[in-house]
Amino acid sequence: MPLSQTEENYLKAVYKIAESDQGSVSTNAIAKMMSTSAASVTDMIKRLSEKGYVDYVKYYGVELTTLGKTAATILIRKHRLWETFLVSQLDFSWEEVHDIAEQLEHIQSKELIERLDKYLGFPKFDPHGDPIPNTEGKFTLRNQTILADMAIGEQGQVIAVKIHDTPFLQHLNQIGIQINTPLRIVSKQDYDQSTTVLVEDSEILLSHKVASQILLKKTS
Amino acid sequence: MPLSQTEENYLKAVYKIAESDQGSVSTNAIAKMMSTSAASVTDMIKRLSEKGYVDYVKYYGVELTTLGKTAATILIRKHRLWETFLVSQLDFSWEEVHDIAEQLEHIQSKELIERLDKYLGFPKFDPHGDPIPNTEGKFTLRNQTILADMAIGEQGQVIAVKIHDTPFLQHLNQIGIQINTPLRIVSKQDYDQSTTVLVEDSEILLSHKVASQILLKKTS
DNA sequence: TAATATTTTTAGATTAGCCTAAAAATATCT
DNA sequence: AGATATTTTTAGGCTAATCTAAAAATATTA
Ligand SMILES: [Mn+2]
Ligand SMILES: [Mn+2]
Ligand SMILES: [Mn+2]
Ligand SMILES: [Mn+2]
Repeated sequence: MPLSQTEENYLKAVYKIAESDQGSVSTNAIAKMMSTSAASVTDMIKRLSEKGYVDYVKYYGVELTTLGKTAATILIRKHRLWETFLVSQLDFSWEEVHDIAEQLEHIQSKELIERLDKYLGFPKFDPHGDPIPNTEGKFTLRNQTILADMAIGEQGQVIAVKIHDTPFLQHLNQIGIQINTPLRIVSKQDYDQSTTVLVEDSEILLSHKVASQILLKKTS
Repeated sequence: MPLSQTEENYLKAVYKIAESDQGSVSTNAIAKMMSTSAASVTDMIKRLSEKGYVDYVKYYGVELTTLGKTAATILIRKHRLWETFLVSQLDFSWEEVHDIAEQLEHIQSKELIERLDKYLGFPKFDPHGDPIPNTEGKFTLRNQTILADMAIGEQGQVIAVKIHDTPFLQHLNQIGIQINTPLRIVSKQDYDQSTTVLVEDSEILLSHKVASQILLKKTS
């Protein structure tokens, strides 16, 4: 019996939460991420536990089993390959593709995703700079620094953004930041943790909120 | 409120049944096409009627409203565009794509389908020779004759097949018939209504079952 | 440690979509 | 026409996924 779309979405949420906050994942965190009630989460987690996708200890939390991790990784692979397709083939821009990929990621066909991967030239990263796991579920790792953590004078190139919602990406479009944009840290304001960066001869002020979502490869 | 996948599938079924057997569509016919119970059909048809997608008269039958026809046509457009994508871009063969397109047709994004259409060069027919409705819902019409109805000596070129299940299409692959195959009617056997056709110097015997599913453009 | 606050689970209800079995309506046949 | 067969609807029930409200467990704070 294949997983329902809903079950898949829960697994992905658990995966994503575990990725940032390590350790076991709380019911409430899942509820927040999925915009649903904690009661619904408890319900679904029980079912996923029955089916062997998560380890679940009442009042303690949830962890993905190997089976669950595999399922989540396949879903992420599909999501990121579809996003890549939408941008590289259909000329969507990076702020338009996430919601469509949320639907496409649930299409069930191993053959389809392998052919799509080949068609796209086995891309390693998606339009937001996120690594695309390969058929075996392996992610390409690379050194990356959060812009907000860089020191004055350091240079780098944007390689990824941590969030993918449309307003944030539109904001980056507006101030002229995209994947591969080279920049240098000009100054950092202690008062509000904002950062001024130099991008192509123009200085841009980035709030901490924004600067902490941008990942760079240092080039200095 | 958008239609659910299930509701979309019912509308498509009604559309397809009305296309062949004209007049209003019976509950039983829908049940057979959807492999579900007549009781479930009655249930769903009531709901679609509430929502204005079908006209429904108890014990008499179902007809699509303009709204319902539009929805069904969009679904068919999506199905056929995706099938075209799978064959022309991802090198699937015609017998592999129907089931995947059954899933892809439910992706909700007007922009996506318009871009896909453009990407594919605004194709007029899908891999099975079925016409793809354009953005306005218009189908390209053309003269076509059922192979089984052609007379001895007549020639033609295969332009479409009426059914799309894998075993039938694999059978056609095996005997060397595909879209655009030119052929001539050599003889017709009264006893079992079978037809012998000439395809590239070799004679092929087609049962009535097969010959009545193949559409040709006459070239003689 | 005891009181209070937060998190999590349970209980009970709702909706979509499906089922089987029985009842009602319509169609067919003698 | 009357009997029989078929089709369609109704009735009642099931599961997945959701919700709100209440209860239980855990965490925090005085
Ligand atoms: Mn999803
Ligand atoms: Mn992405
Ligand atoms: Mn479908
Ligand atoms: Mn087709």
